[in-house]
Amino acid sequence: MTATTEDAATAAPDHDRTALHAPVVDWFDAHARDLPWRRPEAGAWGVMVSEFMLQQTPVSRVLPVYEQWLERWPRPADLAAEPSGEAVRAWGRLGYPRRALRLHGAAAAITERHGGDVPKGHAQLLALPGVGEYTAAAVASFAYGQRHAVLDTNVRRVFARAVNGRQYPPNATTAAERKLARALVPADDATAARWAAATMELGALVCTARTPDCGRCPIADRCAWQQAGAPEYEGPPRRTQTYAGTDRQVRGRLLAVLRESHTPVPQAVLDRVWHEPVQRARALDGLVADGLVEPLAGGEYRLPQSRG
DNA sequence: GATGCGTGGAG
DNA sequence: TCTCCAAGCAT
Repeated sequence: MTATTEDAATAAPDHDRTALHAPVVDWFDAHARDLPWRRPEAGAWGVMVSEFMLQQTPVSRVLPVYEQWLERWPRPADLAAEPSGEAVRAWGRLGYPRRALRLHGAAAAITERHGGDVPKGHAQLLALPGVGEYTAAAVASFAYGQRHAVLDTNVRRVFARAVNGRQYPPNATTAAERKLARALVPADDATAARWAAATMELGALVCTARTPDCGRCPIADRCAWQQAGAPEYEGPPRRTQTYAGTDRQVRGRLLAVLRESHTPVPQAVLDRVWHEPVQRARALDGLVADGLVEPLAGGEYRLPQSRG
């Protein structure tokens, strides 16, 4: 890395590195949403479930599914005892149903390897299916109050603006962003965990992607992007994902039929969801390959029955 | 590092 | 209508 962002982060005097902490954390104390996974009774499992569901999915859509999920499966072992297809069914229309399969797999691993308790170690968390860098740090921080750099899309955007003076962060997370995030983590565990939640919340509620509400931002007076006159993003266009006509749409339709049915579904029924046979077959094969669908003898299909 | 992976709300 | 985007992960 040649450049300036890293050096700026590491070379900054201590009062600069910590200057954002108090206003952001104080703002969080006053304006944080009362979300169920932030309550003490949620526990580490509640935090983990919420993190899986929130991967690429808005809070408003997660809320009802989260409540039902925790009521039905209050501990990892409860989920692990059920067929994986039940997790896929309960996932409903949250999207990216492979997350349901991975959460079921994580519950099984927690039950087998960790005595039924969500592990505390970042490395142990990272080893669970569906847990990447962000989710491991988030669970360790939110559930266990540990000191980690928690870098999600909200935090990346906040830092891009407040520190780097850009409207948006790069398309892919860079080493410079990770280094900056690490340099900005407060020294003590409790404040670090608070900072992680606060920077995410700021990005979600105020420093939003489309129309940031800078008038309500606790650090607007020291925001590099504001000070630079809020210049427009310049960089490679952020790829806009098409959906209509893709395999994703076909997979979604196929799985919707299977979720609704509690008996095996004949091929002929699945054939009605999409007119083009080659794409239809490819989508179904993909679902089977992903473990989201189980083929039966006689051309019938159902949600998977495996218990991990 | 680039892709594929769902779904629906907001502007 | 159409585009953007919403607490990423695995390959």
